[in-house]
Amino acid sequence: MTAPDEATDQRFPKSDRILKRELFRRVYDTGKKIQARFFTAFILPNSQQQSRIGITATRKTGNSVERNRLRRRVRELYRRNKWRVPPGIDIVINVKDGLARAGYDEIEKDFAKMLERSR
RNA sequence: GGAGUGGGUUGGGCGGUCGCUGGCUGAUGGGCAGGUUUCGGACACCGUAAUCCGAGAUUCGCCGGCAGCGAGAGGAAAGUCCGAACACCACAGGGCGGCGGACUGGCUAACGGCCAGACGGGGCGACCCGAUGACAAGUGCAACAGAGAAUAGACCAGCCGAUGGCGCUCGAAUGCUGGCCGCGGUAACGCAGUCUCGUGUUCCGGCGCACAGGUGAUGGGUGAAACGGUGGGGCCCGCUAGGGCUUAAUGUAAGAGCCCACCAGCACGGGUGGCGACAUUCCGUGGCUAGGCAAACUCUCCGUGGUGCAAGACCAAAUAGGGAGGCGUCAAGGGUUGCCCGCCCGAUGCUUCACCGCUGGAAAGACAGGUUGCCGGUUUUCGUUGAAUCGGUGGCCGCUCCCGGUGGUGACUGCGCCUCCGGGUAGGUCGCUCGAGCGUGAGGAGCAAUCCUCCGCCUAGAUGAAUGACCGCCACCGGCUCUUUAAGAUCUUGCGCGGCUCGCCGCGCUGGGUUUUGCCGAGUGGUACAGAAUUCGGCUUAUCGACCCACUCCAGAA
RNA sequence: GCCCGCGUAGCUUAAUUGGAAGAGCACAUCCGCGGUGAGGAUGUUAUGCGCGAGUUCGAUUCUCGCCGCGGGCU
Repeated sequence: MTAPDEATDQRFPKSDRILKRELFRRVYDTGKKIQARFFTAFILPNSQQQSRIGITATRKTGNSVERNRLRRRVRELYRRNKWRVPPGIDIVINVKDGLARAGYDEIEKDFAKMLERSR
């Protein structure tokens, strides 16, 4: 595992995201399900060069302010850890309740562990 | 100083790093089914305005990536409770129905909103609250309590004693019995008279009882609610009935809204004030009637088509299906479909559920059950067996529909491939943000809401949905911990003074402990409610706090 | 974005022209038994009808505003 490089690409354009219901369905139905401490991940290899991510927070997680905050934290997490993610996979993350109270370092460790288990 | 009332403002700040969304500008030439333009071609030939096909150029667009610039959540963005704009659909006109609104005047595009007022209620007050038309059109409702509850009502106590009843009694009439006596008759008996006699009936009068009855402006008590209060009712003539006088004076057994006057309240009419709701310490008339509830039905007046930007407009893939053309292929069958439903199969359905097994399939259509074994209950019997019946559970038989396979029969029709066309789905573009806009700018009208004129400003447009993450410094708040210092309260060691009931009390100084308040510094924690989704105007609800203005009550000082 | 329905005892639910709430299960106590289950009897368990206002003499019921839960359309 290489060390975090400041020059690494940390951008997050729309092509890095899953935006269509059809794509979400495909990942849910045929992807591999991984339970982590703060979220549930679904992973499916795609035919593209880059990887893509989709984030979901259900009504049960809280009101809209709460849901938006969780979505932003997960997005930030992905943006800073893109160098860890192997190219050519689609990830969908469903947020769990504990995420709102967890510190950023904990979540980052959890995300890395999830990637380890996925291969 | 304390307690409150009403209104307004604000919704942490600065900096750094890495990001997101859309806009503008620039450069780049990566992509393009677009536009423009050049050349060539099309139908037998020529020409070409248009059309189609192919090749190239341009950088006019679009997409992707790059750089720079400036922008990016709220007072409630929320709830979706009202009102509109806008869009589509429907629609001759009128009525009924349904739904909604309901004091007055104003504001507004409109409103169930706002402002000013009226009336009612609450608060000592500043102020607050009110769906606030009509129970004098009809229908209905009022538990429990209470005598009585909506054309009211006699339970207890009080009062009355007309009328009926009961008791006593004066008198009269009369029946019977008795006494006395007369006449007729032998007698039985008949007829008649009389009575301080007894007894009964009827009538008249008197007295009493209060059983029925009367009395509600005699009191009690019940309830949310029980129909106002005070005073007066004379004089004269007449036997009575009645008549006369005074503004009016009646009547009864007793009485009574039976009559009159006044007070209060109500209603109506007029005057006055107000645009009006309404007010009125003004005037007149009526004379106790007309209790409450319409967020009960209802009536009156007014308003009202429906759906919502996921509205709607445009572009438009794949697949299936529709239409047109071309090519290929067949004259025997094929395709679609109806009927018989014949045969195969056959249920978990007919008959509660689950599981297993078996079985061509499935559980939407349709249909009907029968028989038998076992268990339990009931009836019959004194009891058992038996019988009948009901329920549960299993077996066997039977029945039913659809799909499938196969057979018969009828109707209609060609089939396969290619190209094009139209509708239309996914998807995309528009709608989409400059508007009933904002301003703690100025002036004017108005008590105000608000309006007018001028000036200035441009302030999110996302769509699995941007406006963020992390760090540093500061600000504010609350509690805790440590620390510097000051003041107060309290406990206590020691010393001094004073008192005296002689071992306690009071005062002062000094030291220590506990605690409260303020201040300096440090650490720690917290900084609400909450996220645009077509756009506005309101309402309602959530909200850690901070600041400002006006006013009220209480206490104190001058 | 829009539109419906429902909140009653610990649980599942009734009741209404407005007059103060029943039932089943559960729970507790008792009877019975050597013990347990089944059965029988008694008790609503300090409930006030999701919350707050209003109308009314009186509200679970009528009206308004909130809160929570469930469902539907596109």
